[in-house]
Amino acid sequence: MSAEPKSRARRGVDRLDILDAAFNLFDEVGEISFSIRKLAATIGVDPMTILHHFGSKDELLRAVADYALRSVEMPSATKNWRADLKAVANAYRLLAHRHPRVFPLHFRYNATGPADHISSEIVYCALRRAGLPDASAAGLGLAFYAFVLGFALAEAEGLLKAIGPAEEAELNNLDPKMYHATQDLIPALKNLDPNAVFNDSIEVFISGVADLAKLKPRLVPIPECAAKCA
Amino acid sequence: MSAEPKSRARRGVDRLDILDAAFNLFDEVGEISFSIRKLAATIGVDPMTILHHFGSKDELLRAVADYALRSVEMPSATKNWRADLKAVANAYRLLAHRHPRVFPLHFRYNATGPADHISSEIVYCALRRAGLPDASAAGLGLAFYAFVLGFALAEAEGLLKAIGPAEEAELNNLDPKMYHATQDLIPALKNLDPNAVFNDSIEVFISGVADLAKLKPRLVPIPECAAKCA
DNA sequence: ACCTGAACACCGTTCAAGT
DNA sequence: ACCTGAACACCGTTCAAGT
Repeated sequence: MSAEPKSRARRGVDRLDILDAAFNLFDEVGEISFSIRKLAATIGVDPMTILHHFGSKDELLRAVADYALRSVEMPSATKNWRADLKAVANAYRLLAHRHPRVFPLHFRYNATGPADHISSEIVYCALRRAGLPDASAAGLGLAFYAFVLGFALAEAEGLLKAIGPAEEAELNNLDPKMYHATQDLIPALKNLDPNAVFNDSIEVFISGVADLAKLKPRLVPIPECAAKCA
Repeated sequence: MSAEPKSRARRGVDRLDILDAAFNLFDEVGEISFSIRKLAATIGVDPMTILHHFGSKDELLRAVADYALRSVEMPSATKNWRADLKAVANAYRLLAHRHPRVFPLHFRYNATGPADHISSEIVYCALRRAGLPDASAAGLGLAFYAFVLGFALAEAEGLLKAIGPAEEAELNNLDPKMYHATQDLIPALKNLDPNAVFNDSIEVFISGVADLAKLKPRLVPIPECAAKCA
């Protein structure tokens, strides 16, 4: 009767141990260097032990993506729909900043996974409160999602930051006849502040939503939202 | 003196042949199944011939991403900045629709590659004509880009379409206390029209840009744009 | 000088053998 | 019943040998 707990103690790897180790390894070395065999080596088990808990590498990565999302706390809904949209966007942005290598996994595997429902609810709620009819709220909710993930992914991939000397030279080498505006904006691109860009972008989206709500107002009142929605 | 052209004829694989074949194979089988060795087999050369023309698999895929972008024709700038933004967004969306497997490569490798400069120019031009100061135009140009790529990527990954019975059941199984808005929107999500969502989203962005331009108008006139910019 | 293919150091997964 | 590790069918890339 003592054999069972003993064997458990000897090798205490369960699903969560593997998941946590997988997340940390992936976060550190990125997709190209990550492998089941390396993961197995770092936690000191046979590679097959991992595949026994997760059916395949694909499933493991899917779980890693979901695990990462759990590590940022989603905001709660408030009475201010504009603030709510911004808060949700910011949560994903934070995730991308903190774990730039893991973040792309989220987009690929899990963008509508369980942990996303909670943020979707806030977004849908906010868009209804903004005055959009349900059909528009549903569509724009998904579009907002695509925008937020796209923005965060761009930042994670290093696409959305002030340009360096190399890029500046590249832009300067373009034909001035064709790329007039691009070259005019080089000074602005050199001083780009990602936070300011984020604020402007989210402002643009929110303001545009308010306009759309005026253009196509919802005709039926909002059924009372979930408790959190106040 | 006749040996040289003969040997060229015997095995006429140059960089472009490989690139074209790589694009087609990738487009067909997707990232997981694509390999240099399979590509070599389909065009009947040694795998190392491919690596001789492209330094590594990474460089090959980078070239594939750029090659794909060339296959959609970018619109020219017009006098209507709203139409221009929409046209650029639509071009990327078309690419994602036509080549959903290749499209993610573009986001990863090449989002600021040579073939993108031409669309960036149109976007920057449009945002200036909308009345934004240069600092905002530069930032929002990149943000618009992130939005467009994010939207197209979401569609390519199948995230932005009407939900099916499985997803409906999943949403219905959520706790009604917490997911009131989500469950209310199920009918709308079942009838989601991606084209309508695209139109609404781009309208929201454009309208928001116009608002921002009113809020922070540019104080200096626009230097004459490139010829195309009319 | 250019191209080739054997060899190397990996990889995810199958499957039969162990406890 | 659960876990293991040898074996299989791959992979990208190095490098010495061919033309």
